[in-house]
Amino acid sequence: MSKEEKCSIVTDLCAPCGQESGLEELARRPYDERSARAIWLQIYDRLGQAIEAGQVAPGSKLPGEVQLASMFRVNRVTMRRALALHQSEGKLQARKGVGIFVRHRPHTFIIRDDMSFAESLVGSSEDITSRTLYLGRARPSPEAARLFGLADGDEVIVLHRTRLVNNDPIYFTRKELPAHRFPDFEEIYATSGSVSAVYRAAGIAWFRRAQTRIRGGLAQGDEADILCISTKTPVQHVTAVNHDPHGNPIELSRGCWSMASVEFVFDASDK
Amino acid sequence: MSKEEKCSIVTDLCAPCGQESGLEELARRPYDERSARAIWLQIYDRLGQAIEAGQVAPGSKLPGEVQLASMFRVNRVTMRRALALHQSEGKLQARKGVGIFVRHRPHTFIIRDDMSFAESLVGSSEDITSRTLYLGRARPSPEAARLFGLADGDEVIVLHRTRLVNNDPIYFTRKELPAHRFPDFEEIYATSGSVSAVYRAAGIAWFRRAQTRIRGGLAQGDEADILCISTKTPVQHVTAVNHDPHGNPIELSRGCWSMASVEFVFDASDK
DNA sequence: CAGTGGTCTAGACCACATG
DNA sequence: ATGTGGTCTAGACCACTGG
Repeated sequence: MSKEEKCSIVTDLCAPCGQESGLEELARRPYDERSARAIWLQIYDRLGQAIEAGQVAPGSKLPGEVQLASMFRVNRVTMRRALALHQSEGKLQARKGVGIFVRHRPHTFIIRDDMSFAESLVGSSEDITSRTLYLGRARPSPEAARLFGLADGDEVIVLHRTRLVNNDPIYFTRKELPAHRFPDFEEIYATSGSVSAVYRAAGIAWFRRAQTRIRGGLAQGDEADILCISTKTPVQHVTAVNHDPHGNPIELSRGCWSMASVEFVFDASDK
Repeated sequence: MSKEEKCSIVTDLCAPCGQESGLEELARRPYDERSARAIWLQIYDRLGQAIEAGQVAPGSKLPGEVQLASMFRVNRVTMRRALALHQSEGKLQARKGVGIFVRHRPHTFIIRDDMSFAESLVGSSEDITSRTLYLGRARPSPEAARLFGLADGDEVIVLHRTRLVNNDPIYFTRKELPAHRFPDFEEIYATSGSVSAVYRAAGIAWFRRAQTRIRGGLAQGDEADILCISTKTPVQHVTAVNHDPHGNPIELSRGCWSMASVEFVFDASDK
């Protein structure tokens, strides 16, 4: 659906060759030669304004790099620098062999520590879906073994999942849970699709976020693939620990966010 | 002091021209041509290993870009891509007209929400200093006016400050405080150098972090200058609100961290 | 002044996705 | 087969820093 929409816009851009695409006017403007600001940064500025102002439609495809370079009267390498910086900021996304696209909406999602992801987005008109990438049992990571106090041979439930907003993946997480506390995890998760439901089935009425750690970094290969961003794009790595009502840890979650699309908010709980 | 040390290392590197600098062995190794990994990424990998392993001393200056490019048998542009990525990650720092330096120590500092910066670093052997960049009174920012409930004409205390670890700036903050609650701010701060001291002098025995917001971004010009990083380097923007014991907001602080050098930890307070 | 990093160009080859 | 973005080269000029 969203892919078809992209395609239709592509034809819109390409069909009437003499058409004004909004970019062409920007490209024609002369550069400030005496400015200390490099040309590629001036191009970057104009592209950003065009995106913000909606002069280039979200989801639409930009002209090819060679054509853009010719429009802006610069070398392709110079053009690429401007484009690359916008990719780092999440406004553009290049797909090899296909083209460069204006990202859906560089929304920044406000994530509150005491809420689940879905709760944080209630009221927004976004279409939120989730996709399970992997579910199985395995030996725990060192941190999980320490956290859960597991002995040699104990296993953990491993769950890899992504969240998509308007079909754009913006977040994915790798969860580990002590297997002995959730004997029927696969079964219940398969029918409910919800980790909370598994908690309840295991007699855990509610849970509490005990610790959250946030660390910035650059997307590695697999992370970039899943989030549909280019490698070396800045991301936020979030590690979270959930406790059951008795204060026992039941979940270790390592998430990865596209940095451009999230803001984390922590309110003091005893407000 | 640290600058002098840098200079001495520079001469160390340059003095005996036939000397092995540790990098030369890495540079001689052949590239994996059939690998999908681009050459500039392979160079990036080797540089990273050399830095991590301490083969190139922290604070020392690398050979010039042209010399590096010739050592690694690639074009200067290719060499620059590898160097630029390490700058983004905070391992290297380029100074125009001077050279490229190995960053002091890409320590990541663990910042806990319920502690001040200095508290978070107790026990570490780092030399922590702070520098006041600006102190004055001004009209409040929109957010500060809303937070403090200020009327038209009310002023705020504005304090800009950086934190240095081993003389490396890693953090700076812009604070706003309601002026009417701290009539003697400048005076007390000048003698104590501490905001907490001003609080106490104003009858505020202790304060509480009421909200923290974290958002990633790329360093703008002034931020990059203060933190001694290149523009477009990833940073963390932190907005914090402090309350007095009665729950009244007394401080709005907007900080900027070099992303590579910090991890934020939030523990549930009612643990 | 010489050396440095920052910018820009013109051309080339490649792997990839699409029709 | 075509066009796309990703990579790489060889050369050039500039602004800045330091001695």
